[in-house]
Amino acid sequence: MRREPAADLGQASNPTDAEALLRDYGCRATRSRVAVLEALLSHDGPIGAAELTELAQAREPSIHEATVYRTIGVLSELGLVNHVHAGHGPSLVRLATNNDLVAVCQDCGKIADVPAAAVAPLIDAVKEDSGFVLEPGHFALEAVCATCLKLR
Amino acid sequence: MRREPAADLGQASNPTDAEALLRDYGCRATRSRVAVLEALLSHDGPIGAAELTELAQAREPSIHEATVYRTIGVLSELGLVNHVHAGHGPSLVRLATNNDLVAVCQDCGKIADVPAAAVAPLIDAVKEDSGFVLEPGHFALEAVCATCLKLR
DNA sequence: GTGCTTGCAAACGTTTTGCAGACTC
DNA sequence: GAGTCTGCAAAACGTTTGCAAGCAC
Repeated sequence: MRREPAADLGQASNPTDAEALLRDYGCRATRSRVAVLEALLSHDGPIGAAELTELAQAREPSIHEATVYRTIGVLSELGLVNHVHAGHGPSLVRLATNNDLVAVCQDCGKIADVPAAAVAPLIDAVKEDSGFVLEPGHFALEAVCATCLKLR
Repeated sequence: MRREPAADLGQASNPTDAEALLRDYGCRATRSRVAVLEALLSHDGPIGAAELTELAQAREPSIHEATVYRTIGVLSELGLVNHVHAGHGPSLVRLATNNDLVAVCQDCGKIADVPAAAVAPLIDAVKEDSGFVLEPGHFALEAVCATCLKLR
């Protein structure tokens, strides 16, 4: 069922491309799915399910929260998006275009990108040490941003 | 409010020490708190709130789930324990005796310890790159263990 | 027309909260 | 005795599910 992400996923910001992308992945291009994928393509960086629902509803008002969750599940199975678990809060969704990690500030929720290259040594060390293979796209690094650090 | 963990926390596995530890941290040593801390001290590695409640109830049957959560909060503020957020599932609790990370298998839930030293380069890289200071004790590394990897 | 998808509503599991009574210091 | 802590019950939170109607192919 899983496919490699389309090479041009990052450029598919043209709204009409969302529909084509879904079809290309052998998936029914319903209004709801197109709206969710468009919202995701037009948004920069990871996004929570609630916010994604709002963005999708701006395009397709009748879309329901449960449908957004189901769509995320479908897109995730297709390999188009990743869930990112971010500590206390709700989990985030993002396009599977890059392998960067996400760092989330525990105090203000600000998000920073961590280049995949910075994590490669850790991945190797863990694999050698315990045989576990990390899934870097699926978890967030909990942190404190520079601004909040000063306020502590 | 926060204090450094007592240097001998790791050795305080004698049940009566839990009470002394709480007093030492300027905290009321109630039956419930002693039971939770004893359970935590006698358990090896991270533990979920539900399992911790069971262990605590073995010592103090009337203890309530909500009290366990409140106690975790208190111990956490004192710097005695860390919450560890572990992806989909419930979060884990563990003694703040070491700075090792936890890797959790997404398929079977198995837990592996990742030495703090393996994460140090990542911490430095992130700090340099974005100014975010990672809190390595607070998140789990999502992974797939060697056994489950073969089954995929 | 077939069968996958949707909206709705209700359930889920974990965690948090408000309250009155019980307990520690 | 003062003030914190507890058990209980109920709510909150994000997420998932069952169902019948609706839609894409």
